[in-house]
Amino acid sequence: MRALATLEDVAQRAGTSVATAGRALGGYGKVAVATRNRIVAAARQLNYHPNVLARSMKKRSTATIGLIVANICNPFFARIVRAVETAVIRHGNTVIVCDTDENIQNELDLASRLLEHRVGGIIVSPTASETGELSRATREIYGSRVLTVFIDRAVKGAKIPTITSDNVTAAEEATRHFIQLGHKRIGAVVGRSTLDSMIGRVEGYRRALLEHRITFDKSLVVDAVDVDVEAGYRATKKLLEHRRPPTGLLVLNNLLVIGALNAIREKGLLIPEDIALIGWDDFDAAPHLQTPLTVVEQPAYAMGSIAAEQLLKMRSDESVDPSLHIVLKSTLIIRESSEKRISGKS
Amino acid sequence: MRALATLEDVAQRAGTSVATAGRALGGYGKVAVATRNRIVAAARQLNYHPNVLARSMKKRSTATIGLIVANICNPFFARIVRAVETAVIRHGNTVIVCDTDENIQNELDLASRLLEHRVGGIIVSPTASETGELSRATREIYGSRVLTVFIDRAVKGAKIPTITSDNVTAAEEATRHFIQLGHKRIGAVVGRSTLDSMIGRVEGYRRALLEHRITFDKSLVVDAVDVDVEAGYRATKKLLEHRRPPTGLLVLNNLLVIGALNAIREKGLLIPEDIALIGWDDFDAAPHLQTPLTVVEQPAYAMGSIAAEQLLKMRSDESVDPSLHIVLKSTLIIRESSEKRISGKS
DNA sequence: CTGAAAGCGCTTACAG
DNA sequence: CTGAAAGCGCTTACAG
Repeated sequence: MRALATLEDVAQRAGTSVATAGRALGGYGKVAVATRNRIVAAARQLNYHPNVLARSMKKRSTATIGLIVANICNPFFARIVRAVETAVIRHGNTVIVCDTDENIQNELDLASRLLEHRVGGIIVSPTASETGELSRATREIYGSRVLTVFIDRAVKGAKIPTITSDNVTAAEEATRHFIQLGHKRIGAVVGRSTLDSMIGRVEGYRRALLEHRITFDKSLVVDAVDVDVEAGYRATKKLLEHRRPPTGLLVLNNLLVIGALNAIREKGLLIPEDIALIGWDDFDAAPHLQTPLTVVEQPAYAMGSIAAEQLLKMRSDESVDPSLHIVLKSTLIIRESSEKRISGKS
Repeated sequence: MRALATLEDVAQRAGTSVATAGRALGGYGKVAVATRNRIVAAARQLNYHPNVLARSMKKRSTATIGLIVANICNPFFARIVRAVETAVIRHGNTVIVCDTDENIQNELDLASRLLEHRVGGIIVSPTASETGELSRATREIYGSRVLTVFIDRAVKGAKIPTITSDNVTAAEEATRHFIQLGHKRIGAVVGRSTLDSMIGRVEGYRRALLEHRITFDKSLVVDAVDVDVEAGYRATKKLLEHRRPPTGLLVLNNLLVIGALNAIREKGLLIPEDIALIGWDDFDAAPHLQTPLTVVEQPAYAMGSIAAEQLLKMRSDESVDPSLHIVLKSTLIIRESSEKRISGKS
């Protein structure tokens, strides 16, 4: 692996100075056509690839941005990653993708590393601390040391532009859908209750109950703690073994709902006859499940695109209001898992 | 956003030279304990984050690697991304993830950009050209200008370490499974037939037919061309409308199989009674489909981990044989979509 | 153990 | 239009 050619190599071969070669190749400054042609030819022969590290050093800014999400294997985040990449790459930016696994220490380490890379900005879905606030350490990074956009999760008190979906409204709508079908005991499986997105969804759920004068029973809301299939299984199982189990179940995350399906199958229950189900985030296979799954679909791709757009805007003219909060609408996609009207008391 | 502190700021505050500050913080060279303490304290006060660009410039090598996959929204690739990140991050490396969308020009642009970032290596799932070889342009990059590991797809003639799964054997096994259940007309939906992985799978399919003296009927093998849900739908529809349609269908990709399910549902056919189905790559919801889906499961995570491991090894001691080809075993997970034994002639 | 100086590969005033 | 020189923030011989 021999070293790549430098501007000096190109200049030498073209018989010009490094400065001129740089001007010709970098597209800045004026260069005579003949000179430029010689330089371009030399660059091609040498297979010249400009060193962006050197450029960034000199310009004291990079065209790299960081993207921190919880778990790239969750299709919701995968779509965000794709949207962000697509949006920024057109502007010559590169993205470093990081995965926190919902661990706050990982997030801090990753954010810190992005700073070392002198990224021009960070788009992050922040991990919740126990109190629901940013950890002190990340607060010292986001917004103050690097341009930041929050995605998927708002943080109270943080003065940082944020893109989320309308968690409260969507959960309210989903719950209301259950109620209209006659459900009175509605359970919820929450993935890590300190996450802002989860707080909003539970809030929406409570509102719908309140609207219809159904008493909120906190034993019907289970925090899965971890946000994965296994945790969804455990939490759902707990609800199914409740003294008076729910007839409808709202599962507030993609991965958790697979666990819920596992638990329901294990108990030999039928969907929606024995237990109706609504999941969060659509996925390709959802219409093809044994009972096609009703879900709240968040506009993941749009969230990513808009977050990227805002960050790019901040990088160029800094004119974004730090308290900007864009809330995108989610959609309740009704399939059969919630369809059955129930009768009698539950 | 004020500029981040530099080593010079730290040195000044600690009353030492830049060189000494660098030694204390960078962990190279010897520094007296008292001096080190002063420097560490100063760094903390200033919230010092070393500039890795500057370090890379000086050392003429980065701790960044590039990862190029076709589509990060495909769970197969998402798992690879996660595995690679997890593996390299422990060694202080950062990864730049790129998405080609199966477009060869995109791949070239991305690889070129990774070179500009002076990545220490690239792990890539190379896009096939029409001839199944590397494009001339990418061949000039992979292996010669930057350490490279191929993942998921081998390229004939390339002297580059490669990690794949055993596509031939797995397809053979899957096809044999169909044959043993009595199927004689077995269709295959291929995603872009020039992809090395697809060629292997079709080869395995042919071998199984040959073994059992079933004539290969090329009209039963349809190239979906694109590798997405819509393409899978179109290709499957074509097969279902065949003059003598298959009774068993092998769908060679994750996304295509969703399209296949759409086509099958549209025709009102039952799985496995009317058409038995085997997909490629497992996914969370597969056991919960209307008819739980039999799949060939590739060890995606292991592929990513091993690719990362090989690349790291190449970076350190360069002792990896360029013709190394590690082939991991896939597993046929039998669920109900293939289960039905068929009788009579088809 | 510590410091002065050179240099990684660019870009950018400053001259001409 | 072109070039010489300085400098981005580190690391690394080289002295001491």
